[in-house]
Amino acid sequence: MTSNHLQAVRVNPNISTDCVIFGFDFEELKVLLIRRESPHGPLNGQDVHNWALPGDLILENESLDDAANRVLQDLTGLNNIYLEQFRAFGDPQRVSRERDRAWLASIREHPEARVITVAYYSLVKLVDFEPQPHGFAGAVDWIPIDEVPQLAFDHNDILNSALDALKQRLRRRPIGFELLPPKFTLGQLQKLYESILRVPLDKRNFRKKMLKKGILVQLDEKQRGVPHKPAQYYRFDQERYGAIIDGDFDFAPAV
Amino acid sequence: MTSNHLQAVRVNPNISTDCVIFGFDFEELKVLLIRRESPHGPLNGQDVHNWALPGDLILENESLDDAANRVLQDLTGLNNIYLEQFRAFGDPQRVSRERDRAWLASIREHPEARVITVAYYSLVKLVDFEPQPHGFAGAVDWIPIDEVPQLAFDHNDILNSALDALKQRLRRRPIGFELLPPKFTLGQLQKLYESILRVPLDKRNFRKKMLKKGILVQLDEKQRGVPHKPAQYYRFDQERYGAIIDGDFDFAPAV
DNA sequence: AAACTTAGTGTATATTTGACACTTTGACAA
DNA sequence: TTGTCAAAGTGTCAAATATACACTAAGTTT
Repeated sequence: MTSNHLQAVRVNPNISTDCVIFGFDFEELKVLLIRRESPHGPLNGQDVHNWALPGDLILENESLDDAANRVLQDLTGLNNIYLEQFRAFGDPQRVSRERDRAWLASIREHPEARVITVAYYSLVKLVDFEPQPHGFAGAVDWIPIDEVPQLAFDHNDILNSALDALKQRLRRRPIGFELLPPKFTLGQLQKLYESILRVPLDKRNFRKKMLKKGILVQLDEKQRGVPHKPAQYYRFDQERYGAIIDGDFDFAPAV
Repeated sequence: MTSNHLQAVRVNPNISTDCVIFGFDFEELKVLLIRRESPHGPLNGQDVHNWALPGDLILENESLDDAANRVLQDLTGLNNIYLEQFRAFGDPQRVSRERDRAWLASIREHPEARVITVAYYSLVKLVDFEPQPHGFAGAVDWIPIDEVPQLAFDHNDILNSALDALKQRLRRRPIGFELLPPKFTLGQLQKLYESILRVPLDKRNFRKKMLKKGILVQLDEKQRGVPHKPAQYYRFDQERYGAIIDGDFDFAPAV
């Protein structure tokens, strides 16, 4: 009973992390989901209910941040992503609904253990990541947030909470340049804001506001091959961005 | 090894909650700390290092929110406080510094266990609460935030993080009327804002802004016995407050 | 009665917000 | 080659908000 510290690589049966990875392809906002699968193949029956956020138990010797990154990589292949913790979920019943039990029984040493989870979110440029299923993830896919099915455990709650957190962040900080491609148009940037905040924004006001921040640099390049007037490309100005990031960016949407 | 679900009241050795309770007495901002003590009396030696946030392990069958409330009550007697979760702390070494070990050894069944903590904060009208030490709390005290000593574990980090969270919240929402006495003056309210945001505010602009929100109601009563012009008392208008709370309150300080 | 302390009040200027419509550019189809 | 389509790009005005700023009022104390 006192063997808690014996092994270096040992899972903690009571603590997990879950990752809500938002992806944006300049069309719509999507979220990265996995289809869970037991070691013996797909779960029988209602496959439709077997989508989940990528997440798993933490190891005894790793930090929560490290755990989130490791789990994400182990299940989807994505790595080197900045993950931001936003909340812990700890309802005592959160992993004991009937439909989740079979799966836990097939992969966990202590399937009946109480598990709290620490949730993280991130926003990535979707095009960069071709997720590959690993581990108990039978499939990995980008799902438009409007088409997310019922998920495992309390993962729908976690997803909604993550959306709120992302909105909050977008209002206070410019989306980190790490999260956008090296060049992008103002129209694309506006679409990103619109799909996260879920409000239409006025084009002229949006541009005025963004350009005044002084964190965008106009490039010498324009879009090519688009069937309409090609847009100017911009990039983030890393230095100015750094100067602004701790202040209040305060993007209040001008509808 | 599979006895995880046997007992109804059983602590989970890996998960704790910590509470950062801010109190305001219209003079300055304080935080509620306990002095930890082993069952055999005060810890020997450096009492000065034995202040901590109230916190303890959760029970297997209680939610995180319930745990935070229970722990707070068990250690300080405070109950019925709205606690807001703001972050989990999970550094693998966070409870294994030398100076923390003796104490853990004296109170925990598994003193060497990895512990992550889920942290909560709240702001209360200090005058309402006469905290009483219970359990392993040898003393409970309101300490001005500028005079907080080195605390146990990573509690200084947690406190700083809570201060940030409180600031953030104050900028977006009016401080809940639950947290203020039934009547207060605008000067007192301004002091509250100033001590949380840590900036001086312009009196006229502050009043203009607050009154325009329409959530304050002027009472028929004035201060009495103060050695200067007595101030008007106000109260919160609960209905209007409810209407505003989900929107953006957006208090940007007018310095 | 004088001194002290905080309450309470208004205006002018600068900045920000938000509403709003037409022209430009290139690709593609007829 | 010409026309059509789709998104890019651009400016102004009015309203609301933010900010700076200084004196009088009302009680208590000495």
